[in-house]
Amino acid sequence: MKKIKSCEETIHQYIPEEINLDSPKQLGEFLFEELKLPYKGRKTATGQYKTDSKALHKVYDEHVIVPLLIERRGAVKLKSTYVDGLQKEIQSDGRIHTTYLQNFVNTGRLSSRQPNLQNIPIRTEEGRQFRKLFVPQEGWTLIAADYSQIELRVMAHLAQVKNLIQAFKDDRDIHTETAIKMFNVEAVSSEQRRQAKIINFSMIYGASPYGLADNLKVDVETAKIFMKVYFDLYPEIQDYMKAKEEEGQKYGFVETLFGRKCFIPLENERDAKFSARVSVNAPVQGTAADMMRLAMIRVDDFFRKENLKTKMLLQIHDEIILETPPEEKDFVVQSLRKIMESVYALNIPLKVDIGVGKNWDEAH
DNA sequence: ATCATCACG
DNA sequence: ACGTACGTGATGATA
Repeated sequence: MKKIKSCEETIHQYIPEEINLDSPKQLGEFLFEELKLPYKGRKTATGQYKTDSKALHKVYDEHVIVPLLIERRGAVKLKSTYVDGLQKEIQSDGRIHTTYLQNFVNTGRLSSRQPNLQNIPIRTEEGRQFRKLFVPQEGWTLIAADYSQIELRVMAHLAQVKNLIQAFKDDRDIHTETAIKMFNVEAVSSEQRRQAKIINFSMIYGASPYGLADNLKVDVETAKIFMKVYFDLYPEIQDYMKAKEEEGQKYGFVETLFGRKCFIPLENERDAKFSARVSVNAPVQGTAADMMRLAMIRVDDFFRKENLKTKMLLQIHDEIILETPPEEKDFVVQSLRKIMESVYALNIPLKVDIGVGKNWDEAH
């Protein structure tokens, strides 16, 4: 990674070599005390200046090195975690084998470690290149099958949200649909869709007007208005949130659609509001996790019954990655969609997007 | 061992 | 008065 070196050359014209750029403490003190960049916002829990990406973007134009520090951070992350980190994990069979913990996450999701293969980069073009390194065995094809908007569908089902259910039945773009109705327009701008998307996700997490304001980068009053309009559009979500908050508080757990209990942290950690958010989110995340587990079992049963060589390789919460030999490809793709979409009948259709390719990036 | 940061759904 | 989204794991620095 030449990028790291070239960033550092310029950075060190302004920051002495003795400062460790990997030390947030040293970097923060130099930026905000020596260079006297204006510091806005809160410090960390231990009283240090924050130097994370968000904090650096606040002073982006204050000094030529700031953009370079951000760029260097990104490159260092990719190198340490994904270039060097994953290289160490290659086994003698030429593959990387993760460990899935099946009974660790409260909501019922799997967790992946040593190494974590559920956080391979995708959001930046540069990071995404790593996905090209994940390939099937010689001559085979990689398949990626992911549930489209599964958590929002589950929420619409659990809360029986009339307008959401209809939109999913009509196979509409759900964020655009939300924006059309919230902003009362016929054509939605990309900014309006982006905002609607953030609001939809925020609801799954049980966000407060404050959290929403922070995310949308609007003031709290505006966020409150957004929430009111949202709840007018999807009133059942508000009722659902209230019901789950009370349930979690009363029993100490909430349940997924299949009756699996998710325990709510009541005493200790953080505050009552945190418990309330978990009570709202856990049935949604947990039901989606249950459905994915069930789907994986059905897929495995199917492969055995049909004597197929196709193998499941990875699960990333709402997605599975498989490798398939050429003679099985079409049959598997067609069958996968059927199995996954019919795994459990909600009041809403399930939608599965499937891609194929010679590597993980292409299959997406 | 904990913190700060950042990668993912 | 305060702080503010859910669920994770890996890394390097620091204590």
